[in-house]
Amino acid sequence: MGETPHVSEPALDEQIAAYQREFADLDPQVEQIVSALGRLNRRMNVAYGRQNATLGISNAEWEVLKALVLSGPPYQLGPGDLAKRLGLTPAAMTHRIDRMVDEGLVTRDRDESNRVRVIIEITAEGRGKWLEAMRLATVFEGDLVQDLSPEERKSLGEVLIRLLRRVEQTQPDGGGRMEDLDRA
Amino acid sequence: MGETPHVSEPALDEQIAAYQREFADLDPQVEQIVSALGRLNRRMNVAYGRQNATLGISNAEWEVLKALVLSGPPYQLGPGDLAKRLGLTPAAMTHRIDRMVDEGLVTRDRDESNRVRVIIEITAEGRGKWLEAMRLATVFEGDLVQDLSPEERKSLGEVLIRLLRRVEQTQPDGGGRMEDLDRA
DNA sequence: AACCTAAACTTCGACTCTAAACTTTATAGG
DNA sequence: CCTATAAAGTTTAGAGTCGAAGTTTAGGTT
Repeated sequence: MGETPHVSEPALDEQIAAYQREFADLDPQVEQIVSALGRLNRRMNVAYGRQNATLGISNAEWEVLKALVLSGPPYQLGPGDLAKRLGLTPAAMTHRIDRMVDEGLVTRDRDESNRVRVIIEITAEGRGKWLEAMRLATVFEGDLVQDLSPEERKSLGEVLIRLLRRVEQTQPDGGGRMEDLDRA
Repeated sequence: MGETPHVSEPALDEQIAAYQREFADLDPQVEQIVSALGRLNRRMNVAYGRQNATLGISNAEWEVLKALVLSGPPYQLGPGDLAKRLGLTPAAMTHRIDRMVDEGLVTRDRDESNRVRVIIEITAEGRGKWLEAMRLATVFEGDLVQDLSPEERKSLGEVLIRLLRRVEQTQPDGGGRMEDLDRA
């Protein structure tokens, strides 16, 4: 994983002013929303990454643990299913699981009732790491929304879900992993 | 760049229900905000990637063009500056520029007044691609917020900026490129 | 003037991901 | 039965990134 390079992006206001200078047909209101979304997301991912690093796991590993825990008992999934949920190719999943098995976060076993299938199961250690990561994440997230009133939180959540639904209609599934992109 | 793998994630409601089952200390309101933010961002990046692909450029290249255009006349930046703005290491920037020079999107020249420096400048073709990409992006973004009233757009933008400021306070700069992570 | 240090970029080696080819196992037809 | 096809994972080759070492140039010190 390693330390991330230093970022130094212009202030959001300046950025939007530059957009208007170079591209006249721009709705600054919309641009503000889109740019803030992108930046916010990246900053949050960096913050999660720092926290997870203190637990000795990467965001990538956190994602796998999350999928396994949220799948519910018996906390098992196949590599293919995991790949679909995370938006990875099966090949990438194979390698990621290799590492996580080596680190003791998950186990890999053949399904004896159908020997083509493989079963990935979270270990006690993996579960513990996920729980700890969630504790850190919720503290961070609580701090993040600290300045928002209950009404603001409610309406923000609702608006975001409307936007999400709109994207899912317009861009019918099939997307996947994508390099992080700062629309700002 | 290539085709992205197929994604098939559980519905957001189910996901949040699963979180509450596995992690009692969770504020569903906050979780909804955070999860929707992550998913929305990923979907949008995938959509940009599809559009940019029709122009023959990747999101990575779009980012470089964007930085150059927004830097204003004379639309030149050094590799190091570009790397900082994009959150890449100088090494990665070198390689990315290599490709973009080959594709005719930018030029690379030594600064004769200080021969350690290198000047990257956008070409007419690069500028044209960026403009076209922006046209596609603004159509998509306009469609995205179509259901939001003017008041909703305004308050959404303001709330997002407050969140962004909060993150920037809490997580003082230094973040960078991070693999795309779906907090949902 | 010779040296030292810092800055800017590139090169190198390791790692992770994608796409495509391959292997193994299960199932359906002839 | 025996083969054909499909499904699930793995392996392989290539692309892109990071961290660290290396190279070139500028500028200050003695």
